[in-house]
Amino acid sequence: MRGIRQLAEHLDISIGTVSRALNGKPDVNEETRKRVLAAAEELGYVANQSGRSLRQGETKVIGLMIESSMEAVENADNFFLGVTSGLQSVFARHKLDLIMLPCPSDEDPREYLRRIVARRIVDAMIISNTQRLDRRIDLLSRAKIPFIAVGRSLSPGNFPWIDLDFEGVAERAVDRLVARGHRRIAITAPSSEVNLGYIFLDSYRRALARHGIAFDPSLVIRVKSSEQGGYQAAHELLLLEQRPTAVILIYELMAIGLYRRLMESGVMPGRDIAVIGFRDAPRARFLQPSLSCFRMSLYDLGVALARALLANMPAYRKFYPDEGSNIVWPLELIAGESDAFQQGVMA
Amino acid sequence: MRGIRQLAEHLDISIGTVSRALNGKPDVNEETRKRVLAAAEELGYVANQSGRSLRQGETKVIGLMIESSMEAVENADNFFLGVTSGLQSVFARHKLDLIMLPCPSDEDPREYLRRIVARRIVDAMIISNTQRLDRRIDLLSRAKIPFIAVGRSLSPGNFPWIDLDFEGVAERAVDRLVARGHRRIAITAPSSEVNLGYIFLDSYRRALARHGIAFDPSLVIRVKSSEQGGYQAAHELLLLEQRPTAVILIYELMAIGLYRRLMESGVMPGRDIAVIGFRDAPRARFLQPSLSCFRMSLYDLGVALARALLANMPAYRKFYPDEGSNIVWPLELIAGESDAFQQGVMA
DNA sequence: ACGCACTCCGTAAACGTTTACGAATGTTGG
DNA sequence: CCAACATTCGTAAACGTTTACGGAGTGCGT
Repeated sequence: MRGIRQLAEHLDISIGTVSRALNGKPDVNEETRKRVLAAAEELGYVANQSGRSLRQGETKVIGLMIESSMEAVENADNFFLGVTSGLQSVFARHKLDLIMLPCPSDEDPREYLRRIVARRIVDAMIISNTQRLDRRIDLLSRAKIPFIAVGRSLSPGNFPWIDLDFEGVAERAVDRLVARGHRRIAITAPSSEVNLGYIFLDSYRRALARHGIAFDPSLVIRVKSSEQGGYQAAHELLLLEQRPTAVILIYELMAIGLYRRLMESGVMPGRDIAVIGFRDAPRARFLQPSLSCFRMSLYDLGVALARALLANMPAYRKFYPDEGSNIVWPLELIAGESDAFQQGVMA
Repeated sequence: MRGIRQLAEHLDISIGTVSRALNGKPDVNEETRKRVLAAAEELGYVANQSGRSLRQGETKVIGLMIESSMEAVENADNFFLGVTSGLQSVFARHKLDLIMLPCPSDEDPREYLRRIVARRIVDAMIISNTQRLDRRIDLLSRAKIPFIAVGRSLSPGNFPWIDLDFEGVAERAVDRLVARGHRRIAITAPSSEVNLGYIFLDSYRRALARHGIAFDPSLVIRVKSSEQGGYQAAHELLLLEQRPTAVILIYELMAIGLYRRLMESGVMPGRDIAVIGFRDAPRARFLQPSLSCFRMSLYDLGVALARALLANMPAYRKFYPDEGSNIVWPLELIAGESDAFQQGVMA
């Protein structure tokens, strides 16, 4: 089946009517609509997207830009694959398709994004891994492409974003550890310019201050957010002349490497040191002793993300009138055994 | 910048010339070409993809269909993210873009694929997770969309595919274990209809036969190819009245769960049972004792995959004249400690 | 019998691009 | 000086679709 023209000829109907029938327009006889739909089904006709996009000025495609760096591969963190289900469940209602756009690691992310949006392959974008100052944001703002960022940024201007509640997590982690008698609480921070690191650290400092604990820069461990990073972090912790009694991880997978390194030195998480992880991940779910961490539903996050994005697209705003543009996503504390170690008892 | 028309007006040149200049066509004065390119750069003009695709009948986009099921998320196996780099390095040379198409878990994969290809969003497809009989293959064949499958299938007709050397792996694993005195060698197989399971098992049976070892169905453990599957597999192994002395895993991540379950029962891999894994994965790289497994480069696989696909696209065949259509990808054995256990010595 | 409203459908323009064709100009050779 | 050719560019058609517009037919009220 070539195009709508052949379908129309086959039915001996004008292409205009065929188009209207297929698109559910009102001014077409129900009888003919049935015929058209039947014929389309039979001949396997589906409208050519290029023609449609050209005419309508929209593609019905939403892009999700992701990293495909070696680091991302090594981490094997399927965060966005998990979010995908939630996204699609919302998009499907509007006949929108989701595509994932892996930015080549040797290409500038902004340049890659520019190519994609300028070619008008997508109607809207979801960007992730937001940097502290992210030049993709002004690009998208200027190009007037609807978008939403997963992760806040200091880039100027108002723009829609959704972000995990790093403040809340850091704060509650500190509170919990302090309540158990800890005063020397280490924290990991990403070595990159990704914005969440700053947010996490700031909240950690504020929480410490609230408890009257002096901030000690040597307790901030800057490592890559990965399993190896966790190993490295434990290594550095063990080298400190005055060891912390607790550590907060910004990335759950770090726990795996951290556990390994600690155990190599005979330090048992939960018994000799308290550990609180950030997220709940399948891979960290079976650690022994079980990891205390903060959990959320990737699916629900995807749903909220999709809704917030659509609320910022003129054509879809009406469906999501009450949706906010800036969402802080809460996480639920899952108590495990890894932070059972109480400092007051031991000291 | 709206379109090529505005750019042409701005330059006071016809749109035909502008188009030719931008596309590197020969019949345009080098002087004007420079002017056009400069103006395009300045005004940020990039050709609208819909218009171009419509005219040229091609989109310059290659689709990679992936699963976004909960199971895929849980596994957190970034196989395709790793392959992506290799793919893009080849595609970039032809100005082709790669998009990943996550099939919603509640949608029939074939129907999803039909929608995508019928809308002509992509010029070619890469499909993965090939089933034993995969109806996507006849769909693509009939639609005459160039494609390649990652994984063989019994679906009728010749079609391009690339696949890991499951035969070789199973064969060499058996040989290696037999050489170390093992006679009761268990093997894991996927519980789903994915084709690689059959290939793997067949080769295992042939290798056993070659060594004069009778095939024992109770040694085939059908579990999900995941960390949990590994745990489950170990559990079932331990329940067998006559325990195997060695086990071959079809999926590297199973090793993690398998180790855990074995150790819970005081069975130490490499000392009390020999374990050989399939692939080398970041997550399995730090197991103690180290896992003997088969390794390959995801990047190189991506390169080969891209080349094989392009060789099957009329417009690009000339660049890859010697490329085969069916590729069995070799893996290299990485000897670790997990299969150090020798049966002859102990018995 | 007439006008009006309503239903249904055909016509044709438009979306932004590429490209076949030919026109205009300059260049060369005889 | 003319033919032949090369270079450069403009013109217009075409890709497949949607949709504004209007026309044809029907039914209804007056």
